[in-house]
Amino acid sequence: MSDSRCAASVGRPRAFDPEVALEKALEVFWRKGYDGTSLADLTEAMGINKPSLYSTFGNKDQLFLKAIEVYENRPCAFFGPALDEPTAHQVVKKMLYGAAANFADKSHPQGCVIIQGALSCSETASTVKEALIARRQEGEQRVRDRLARAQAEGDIPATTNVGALARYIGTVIQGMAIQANNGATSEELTEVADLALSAMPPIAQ
Amino acid sequence: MSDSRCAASVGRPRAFDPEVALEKALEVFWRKGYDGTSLADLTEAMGINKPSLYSTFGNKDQLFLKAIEVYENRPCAFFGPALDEPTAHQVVKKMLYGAAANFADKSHPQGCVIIQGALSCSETASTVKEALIARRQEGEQRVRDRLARAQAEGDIPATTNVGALARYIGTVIQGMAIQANNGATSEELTEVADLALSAMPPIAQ
DNA sequence: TCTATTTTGTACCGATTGGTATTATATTTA
DNA sequence: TAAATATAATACCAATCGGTACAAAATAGA
Repeated sequence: MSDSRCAASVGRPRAFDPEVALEKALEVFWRKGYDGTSLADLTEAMGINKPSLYSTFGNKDQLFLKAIEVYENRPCAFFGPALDEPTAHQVVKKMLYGAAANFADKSHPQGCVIIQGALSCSETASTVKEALIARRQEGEQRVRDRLARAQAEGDIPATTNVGALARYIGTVIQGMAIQANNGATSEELTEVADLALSAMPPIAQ
Repeated sequence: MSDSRCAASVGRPRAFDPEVALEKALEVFWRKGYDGTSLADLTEAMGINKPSLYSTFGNKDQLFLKAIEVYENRPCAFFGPALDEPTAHQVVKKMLYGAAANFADKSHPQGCVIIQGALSCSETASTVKEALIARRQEGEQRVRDRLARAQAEGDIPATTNVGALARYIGTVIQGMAIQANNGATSEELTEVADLALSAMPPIAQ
């Protein structure tokens, strides 16, 4: 019943911080992908040995899923906060600029682990692959819902196909992740974001 | 000196067609990525055994590189032919529509092996990863060169930043590959292409 | 101090990884 | 028919894969 990530009061105390170890695991999965990451890679980066990893996080699959949960809740995450902007244009602008700044940030691996963590992969990775597809589609759904709200608020024209627009925005963000992997800078990605923004419908009167 | 893929006149004749085997290998790499593909996957799909694979194609790396060469020269490849269109608008339109039709085509794996074959990967795959990055950048360069020509021909305004525009088009195409992996249909991708096209600069007078 | 409890480190598990040595087989040339 | 040549199939290699059994070590409570 108790959370496996919560240290017990009795018994030998845990010698590592699960939160820190999880961030280290995320860094490896982000850079190498699920298939490209071995348990040896993980234990070395996390500074723990395999039995500690398994008793604390389950197995490789579960560790990956917990790591991407950390990814989505990072303080520098840009996706969720962008949806809170007051207008559709501001939402999309903040989202694309956020992707441009974040994906090319050299303080962590380039791109986005949700997009590139298990794209083309082995059958072993199919569980996490499906999980990542679901997350991407959920993200797109949230954009679509936000655009529909903007449409109801008269923020974008009633004639706009919000499903197609949300998919387009998702496409650009996903492409920007590849670009970041190609070595594109934040400045270059911001230029891409500006061009992408020019496809937005005019502000409804 | 002789091409390893060319059967010799003397000795036991080869029992398989290297071209067909290469297409089978491509199919596997395309679907599973470099890291996710094992030699067992390859030999099973290609219908040959490991010594035949190694004597004919070198090793896993070289087989992958030969497979993506096949990919780029397929009859249904859309990238190169699109560049031959007479105007910049037609070039970009044919390219984006081609990606929409091709990436979601169910007669082969979804997306693009150049984009997703070795994105986040192990150190073992770093050679092919770098090769794929180079191919993507080369593709973008070809688009940039074509747009610069169009600009010289008065096809798009002199004020247009062709570097940024080429990068934007590359970004959309790369994003469409992810979308196809998400399960997007050709129709949905065509809607994305139409929105992307609206970012094109007006035709210069 | 003794016991119960939990985590640690090491050593190990069978299966699979990419790659190869070796032998049998099928062909052309002499 | 005999030799030369090249491919096929099998069996094998060390290394690594994800995962675990087990015993030593470190704590809390009695």
